Amino acid sequence: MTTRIQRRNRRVILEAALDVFSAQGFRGATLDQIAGVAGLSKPNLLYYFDSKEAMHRALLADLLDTWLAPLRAMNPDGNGRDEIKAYMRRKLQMSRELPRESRLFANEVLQGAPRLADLIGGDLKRLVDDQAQVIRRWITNGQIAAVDPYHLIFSIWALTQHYADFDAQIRMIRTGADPMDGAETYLETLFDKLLQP
Amino acid sequence: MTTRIQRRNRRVILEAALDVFSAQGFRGATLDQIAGVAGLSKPNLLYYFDSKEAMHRALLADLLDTWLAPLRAMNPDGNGRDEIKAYMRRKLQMSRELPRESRLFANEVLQGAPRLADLIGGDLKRLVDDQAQVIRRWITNGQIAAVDPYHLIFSIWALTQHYADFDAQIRMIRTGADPMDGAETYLETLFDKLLQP
DNA sequence: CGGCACCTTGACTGGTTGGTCAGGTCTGCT
DNA sequence: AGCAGACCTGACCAACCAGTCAAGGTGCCG
Repeated sequence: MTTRIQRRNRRVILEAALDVFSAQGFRGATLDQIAGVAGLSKPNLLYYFDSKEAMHRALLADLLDTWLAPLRAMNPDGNGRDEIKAYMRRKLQMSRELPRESRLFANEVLQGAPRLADLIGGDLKRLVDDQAQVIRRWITNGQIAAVDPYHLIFSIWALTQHYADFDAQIRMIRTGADPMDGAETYLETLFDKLLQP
Repeated sequence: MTTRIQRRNRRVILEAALDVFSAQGFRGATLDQIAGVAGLSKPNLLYYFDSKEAMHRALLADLLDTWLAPLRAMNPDGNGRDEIKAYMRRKLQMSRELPRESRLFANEVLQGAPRLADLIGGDLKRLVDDQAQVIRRWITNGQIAAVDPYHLIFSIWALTQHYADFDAQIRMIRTGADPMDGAETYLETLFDKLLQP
C-alpha cells in the first residue's frame, strides 16, 4: 500500500535525482546534492530508496519506455518517408523537452552502459531489428531511397540527441540564440533529401 | 630541463589517464586506477603532476589541437562538396582511431564543459565562425546546396562522434559486426545528397 | 667510485561520501 | 482523544580518496 506522502516524496526525489545525475553522472552525483535539490534530508532519501544505485535504477527504468516510445510508434503501414521524418521530429522534440533524460542516458552509454545492460538486454536490439525490417520493406516498396536501416536509425539518434547532449558546446558557439533554432528545418531538409527515392 | 625518465613517465601517465578518464569521467576516475594502469605508484603520479585536475587539464590541452585539426584543415579555396566530405571523413576516422579522446571530450561537454570553457574560450567559436563563412561562400558560389552552415557542422560532429561515444549502445544492437561497418558509405551518401546543389 | 640530484614509495592525514540507527514526530483511523 | 504505524532526523560509522612527507633507492656525472 502506497500512501499520498510516499507518492509525493518518491516523485520529488526522482525529479531531484534526474537533475543531479544528468548533470554530474552517477559517480559525480552525491546524495547530499540530491537531498539539497529535493529539499529532504539524506537519511530520508534512503528511507524511500535502498541506495544511490536504486535511485539511479528507478530513474532509468521509469524513463526507458518514454525514451523508446518514438521508435515504437513508427507505423509499418504508414508512408515510409513521413513515418521516418515523424520519428525524427519526435526525437528532436524530446531533446528540447527532456534534455536531462537525454543526458542521463548519454552519461550511461558513454561509460559502457554498465547499469543499463541488464535493463535493456535484448529488448532494444529486438525493437531496432524489427523497425529495421520495416524500413527495409519501405525500401523494397520504393517509398524511400535504399539506405542502411541501422545507420539510418543511428543517424536519427545522433542528430537529434546531439542538441541535448552537447548543448554546452553549441551554446559556446551560437551565443545568444536558442541552441536549437533552425534545427528542425535543417533536419527536415536533410532527411527529405536523404530519403528521396 | 626534462630527462628521459620524465618524458617516458609523463607519457605513460597521460596514456593511462586517458584510458581511465575517458571510461569513467573525471569524477569517476581515481588516482589508484590510473596508477594501476600506468604501472606506477600513486605518489609517483603526483610527483609528475601536481594534482588529478592537472592531469586532466594536460590531457585536454594536448588533445585540443588534434581534435580541431580536421576542421582547421578545410581549405577555403577547394571544392565545397569535396572539402566538407573530406572533413567528415577525417572526423569519422578519428572516431575509429581515437575513440577514447572522443569520449573524453564528450564526458566533459556533457557535464557543461566546466574544465573546458577557459581552455577553448572563444577559440572554438572563432574557428567555427570562420569556417561557417567559408561554407556560406560555397553556397553563394553554387558549389553546394543552401544549408545552415552551423547546423551542417553540428551534424558532422553528431554523426561521426556518435560512433565513438555511443559505441556501447551500437554494440548491443549490431552484435558481432564491427560497429562502424558501413558507416563511411552511409555518411558519404548522406552528405552527397544533402550538399547536391 | 663517490656524491648529488633525481626518482620512488609505504605510511599517513584530513576531508568526503554512502549508508546506519536509535529515537523522535507526524498522520490517519477508530 | 489515543494509538499504531508511517515518516523523519541528528549523530554516527566505515570506506574511500586526493594529496603529503620523510626516508630510502637509482641513474648519471666527474
